[in-house]
Amino acid sequence: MTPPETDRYLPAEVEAKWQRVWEERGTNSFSAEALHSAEPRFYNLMMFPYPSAEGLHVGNIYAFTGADVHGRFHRLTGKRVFEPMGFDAFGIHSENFALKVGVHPMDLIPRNVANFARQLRRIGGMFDWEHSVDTTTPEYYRWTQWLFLRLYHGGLAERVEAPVNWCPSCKTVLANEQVIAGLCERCDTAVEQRRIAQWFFKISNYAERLLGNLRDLDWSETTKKAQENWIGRSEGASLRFPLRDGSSEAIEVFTTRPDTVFGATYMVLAPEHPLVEALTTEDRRQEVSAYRDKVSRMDLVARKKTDKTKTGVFTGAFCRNPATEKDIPIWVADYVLMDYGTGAIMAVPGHDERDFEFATEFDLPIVRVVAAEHEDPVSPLEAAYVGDGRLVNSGEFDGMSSEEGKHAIVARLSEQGLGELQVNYRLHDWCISRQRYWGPPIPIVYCDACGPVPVPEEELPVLLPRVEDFKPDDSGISPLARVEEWYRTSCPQCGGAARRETDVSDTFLDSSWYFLRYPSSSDEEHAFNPELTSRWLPVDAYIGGNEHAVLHLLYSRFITMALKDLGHLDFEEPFTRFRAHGLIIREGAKMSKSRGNVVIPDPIIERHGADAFRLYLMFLGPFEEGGDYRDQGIQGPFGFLKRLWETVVPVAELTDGPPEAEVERKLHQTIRQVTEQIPELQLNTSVAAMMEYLNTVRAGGRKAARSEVEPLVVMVAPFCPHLAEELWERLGNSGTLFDEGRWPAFDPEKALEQTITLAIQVNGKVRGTIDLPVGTPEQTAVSLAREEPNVARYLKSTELRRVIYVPDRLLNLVVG
RNA sequence: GCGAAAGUGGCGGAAUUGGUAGACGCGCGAGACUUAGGAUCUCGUGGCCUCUGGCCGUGGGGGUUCGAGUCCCCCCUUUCGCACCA
Repeated sequence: MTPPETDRYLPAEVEAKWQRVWEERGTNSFSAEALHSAEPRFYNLMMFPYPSAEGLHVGNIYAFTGADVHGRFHRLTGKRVFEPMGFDAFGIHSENFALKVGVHPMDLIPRNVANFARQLRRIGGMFDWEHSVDTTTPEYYRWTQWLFLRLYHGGLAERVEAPVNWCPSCKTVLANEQVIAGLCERCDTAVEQRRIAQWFFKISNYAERLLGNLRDLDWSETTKKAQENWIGRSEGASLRFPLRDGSSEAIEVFTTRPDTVFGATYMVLAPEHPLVEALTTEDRRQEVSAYRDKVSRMDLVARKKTDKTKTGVFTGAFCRNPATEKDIPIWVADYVLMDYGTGAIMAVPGHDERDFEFATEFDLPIVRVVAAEHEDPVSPLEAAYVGDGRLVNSGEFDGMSSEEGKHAIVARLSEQGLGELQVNYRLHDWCISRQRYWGPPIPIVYCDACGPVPVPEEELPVLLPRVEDFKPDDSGISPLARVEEWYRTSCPQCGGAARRETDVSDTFLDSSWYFLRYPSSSDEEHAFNPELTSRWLPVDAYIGGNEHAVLHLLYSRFITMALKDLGHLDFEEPFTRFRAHGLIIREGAKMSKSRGNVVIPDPIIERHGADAFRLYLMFLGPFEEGGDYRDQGIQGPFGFLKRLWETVVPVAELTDGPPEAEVERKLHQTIRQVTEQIPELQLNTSVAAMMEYLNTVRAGGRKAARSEVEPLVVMVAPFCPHLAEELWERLGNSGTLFDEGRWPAFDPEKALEQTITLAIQVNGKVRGTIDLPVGTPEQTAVSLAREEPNVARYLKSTELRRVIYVPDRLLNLVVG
């Protein structure tokens, strides 16, 4: 029987209706008072998007839906869930796109933001639009600038002239982490080196804390590992090799293998090392200069290639190995990097592969100082031996293990003032200067008399002027440097003529604190209101992409720590729990515009509804791993919703009274599974469980009881909020489904099976099954199993040797 | 090269963590209904065989165990990070 026209499931109507109702009732937003008093609170955060011109893509929707399901679940269990959304709209993406289409970003961005907001409403996220942020508004970046000043006054921001990564295509400076294998993260252009004075945040001061705190964070392991690797702690020693020229100077090196110092037969400096100039002897000068020139012209890609033959030149100078007290030659080679350690190494060719390769190439002495088992001091070295062993050819330290040797040797050198234990980190300071237009101006003024002077906080924001010609050029100078009427100003200290900083700050700075702003989005006195901040932060659950595992997440942690130390926060880790979602591919292939295989959400929502789309996205694979979007796949979840609708909507036909026993058992099993799995983001299996349950309810065309379907409507609600609200209302309820903590409770007693199917194995192979009451004792099970004809066949004329009984699961009869 | 994760039907993916492999869904097949459908409903669906039953089967090879997708060893493949880090 086809239902009357008005009772068909028409997702478009249902969804439009509930989106309107939510808006009218303010279902998803907190009032100012509510925000101050909400209890128990749950801050459900997801990484805010960059509002591109193309609009939301499935990747965004996937991430937001997973996070929204999670947030809605917590709300249904009675928590007050704050789920804000905003826009990360500054930065080079927007700027380049604006240049490409010839629309000013100040016009373009609001359009994109409006379009994103429309699409975000359409997918039914529980976003609190009363507490949104847009990083490009002066109301927001005023506080980004404030943040810069706080760090500046706290001694955590400094201006340094440093070699920087310059992308000739984007015409901008890149942070080290934005250089991927020597290529620009955005455009894959080879990156060059330039020297510019830049503002740096001293994140390296926090390396140890950033690393140490990781242990106690409830984060995806992969993300923690990525941060750990990025911070790159290594233990070793700092050793000094005195110069032979009689001066008191020494070359400092960092090594993780001080135990091999007796094998250091030469020294290598990075070509950029400041001592190279002074050390190089006259007769070597020409060659050394030529080599340094060649290296400096090399782009970072070529420089970092590891498979090329080692190159280098001898400087003519020598220094003394503090262990052997022998003079060793000083070379310059590009395999030593200026930005790691001290830019100089002691080369131990016997026990380091790179040094071995170099020594072989240039015929430098190779000495064995570590012997593995079955080796002796004179065993030839065919290749570098990098493992541990006993020290040899190491004077009084001979015979020690590598580990003992490390400590003993450093202890000895330390007595002579020539070394000490040291920890080194790979993490560099964070360069926040960008020679671009589309970002918050760095609030500094340069005065001839006073030098760099911070803009007083009461003068913030330093407004980004509307400039029609914002195209970067080869000069490497910010477009703002061409706007004289803007950069000319007076010194806040002496009142004399001064010039504004014309660089803007890195987008990662905007996003390093946005989660602090959401609850206080309308506070004009504070970046983040102290009371609201202590109520809502740290964030309870954060969901986002692993592509931000090191950049955004590490910077946010650093900023939070710094703000704590500066007395602005009382916690130092911003995100209690973080989970990275997986990536969506389509029909087995990566989605990309160039392939033309991107999923366009709008037509799907029109045809099947946002609810079905959400449900399908959550169903197609484990949320933390992602999955394969197959166009036909939505049919399953869509059909499920339709059947759910058709089961519930003829409300008058629902029977009263308790659920039928069989159905009730399945119901409680389902509630248990879904209740346990949603917080763990095992969303695909939760959906499968609900499908199974509906199949049980409808099995053989049976009539459903109201008490059987009502809990299912609630369980479906996190995934399909519109449909759930509609069914909830049609079941005779008023108000929103989401306000009263309506999540169904499960009764473990009722979830228990009464009979089970026991698998009967003979010698480990299943030969039959028998149905038994739960908890059947072994003896009974064995005798019933013996009666099973097919089992009996295998027991004939053999001896029963052993019985393995796993109650309610399996019986294995071992014969032979 | 280093590190991490993962390899299960035609496909996406399940599997109480050592206990009946393939839940749920897509697709496919058969049937029902319909004047028609890419609509709906029911049943079936890992492969093979001598088909009331049996054999094989979770990338490959070995091992532990009464029992292995799950644990151990070796190998192969894929994906994602990192990459001369001293």
